[in-house]
Amino acid sequence: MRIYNTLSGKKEEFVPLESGKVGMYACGVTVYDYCHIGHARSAIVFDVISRYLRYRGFDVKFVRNFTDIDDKIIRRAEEEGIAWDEVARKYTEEYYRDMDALGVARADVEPKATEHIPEIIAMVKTLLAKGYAYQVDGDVYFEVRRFPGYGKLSKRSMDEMMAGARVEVDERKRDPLDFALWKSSREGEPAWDSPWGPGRPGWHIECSAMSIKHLGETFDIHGGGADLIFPHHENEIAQSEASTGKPFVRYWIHNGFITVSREKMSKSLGNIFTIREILERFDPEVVRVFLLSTHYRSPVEYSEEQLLEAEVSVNRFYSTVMRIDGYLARMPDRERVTPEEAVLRELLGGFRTGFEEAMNDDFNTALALGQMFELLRELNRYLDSRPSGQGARGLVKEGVERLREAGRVLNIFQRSPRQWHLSLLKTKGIPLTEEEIERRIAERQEARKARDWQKADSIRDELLKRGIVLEDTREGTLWRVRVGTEA
RNA sequence: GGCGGCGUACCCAAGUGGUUAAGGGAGAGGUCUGCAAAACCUUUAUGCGCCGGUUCGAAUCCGGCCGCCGCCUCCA
Repeated sequence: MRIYNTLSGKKEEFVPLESGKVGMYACGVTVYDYCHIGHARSAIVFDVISRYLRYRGFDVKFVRNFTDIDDKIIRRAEEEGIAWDEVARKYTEEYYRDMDALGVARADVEPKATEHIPEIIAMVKTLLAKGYAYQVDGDVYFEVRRFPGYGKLSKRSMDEMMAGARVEVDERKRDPLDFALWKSSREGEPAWDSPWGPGRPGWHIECSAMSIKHLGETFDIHGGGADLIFPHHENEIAQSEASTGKPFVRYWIHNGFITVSREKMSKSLGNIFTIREILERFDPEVVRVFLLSTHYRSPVEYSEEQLLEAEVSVNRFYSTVMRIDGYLARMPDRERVTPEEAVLRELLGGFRTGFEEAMNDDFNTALALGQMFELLRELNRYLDSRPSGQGARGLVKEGVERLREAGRVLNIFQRSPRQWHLSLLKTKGIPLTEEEIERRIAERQEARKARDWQKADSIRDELLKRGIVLEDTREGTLWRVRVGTEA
């Protein structure tokens, strides 16, 4: 398995610290607002990585934190007129609502900064004792120049950073790039007792303290959005390695951004799409497929058109499963072998390997999805050739099972066609129940029996107008929700 | 200004030295169908931003140019 390591700037063979085990840490969110699609991407990327590592048999310990104390939270609390910890509690809940909907699994450990104050204080003490930090009034700063490797992740020298930086001059800092390990709190702000007076942790220190506590001083994978490379992860490396004297992380993984009109989606540009508003119009599985259709390190342009295309893709899977279910239910037992069988067998034989090769190559989900659609097409081709018997049944079932197995890693394709369509009815706000649709289909069947094509077609048109597409098959009339841009 | 990345068909997108450049969407034609829909088939890049170079051979490596983006400031 090869992973692109931001630290080395290339793909490297993945060798965990301890054979068969993987410790991984992903930077979570600061809980002060609703999550947007960019947070969703990061969460889904590391969700899939952890799922794939487990699929490959690794014993994975996955840690993803919540930053629940921070200046932004304090500011938000003032705006909303509620306590800071209430803000954190509220947006943690909202985070779970969005991420659960998107099928992002809980991490094994989900530590919060406020629950690790002793560990943070201990680390700051160590850094002071080792001479990597200094105290000014009630603040403690990390002295960047004391750490020789500073800049190795973001690949910049300190002089380069100084040249272009518009760093606010804080007279109390020995160097403008020094960053806060501990910040003194003003009257009324949340504060914890410390050897330096009442205060709160700086942003970067929590991730160092929590990852080391839960994964050890050196661990395998650390990740997050590409915008965390500098300064967040650079600072984490400095603090951690200065404090422990050991290498901090073996593989740094960073996901690319979501863009809108080719620009990075960000609060300051005001071009944010929240997960919530997207899920009002698209099924979560559609969002996952949309995001996983592009390699995790590449930028993804947010586009409703592309989401609609992803919707068509997902529908293609469920339509095929629906077709297979109907086909198998009425398939004769008489063995009928067709020439297409050989092609399907060959594709099926190499599918798992192909999927793993794609995922082994720096988690190439886009390629993996391509292979899944290739198999899907071959399954349809096979059915078109109208095979029958136990052999055919086994082959078709194996095909679906392979797709579902690969789908489990990406956490897509796990529902029944019925669940998919019922969910679409809800998402698209179609005020029809399954029973009502079935009743109309039965009425239409009567008309069709009587060869009253006009009436049959009018029922079909009426349903179509309401977003329901009917498909007459040998196995009866099936319904599905209209997807994509079809109108 | 410094550093990093990207540019593959109408759209999205995989591919980083060697069989016919994956896959999805859209369009066109066809098979099937009462008609549709779905599915399948054919079709849409002798070419991968442009110009050179290395090589028996390059989308893939090297150099230059053009265009776009990100980081250097909170940010997934």
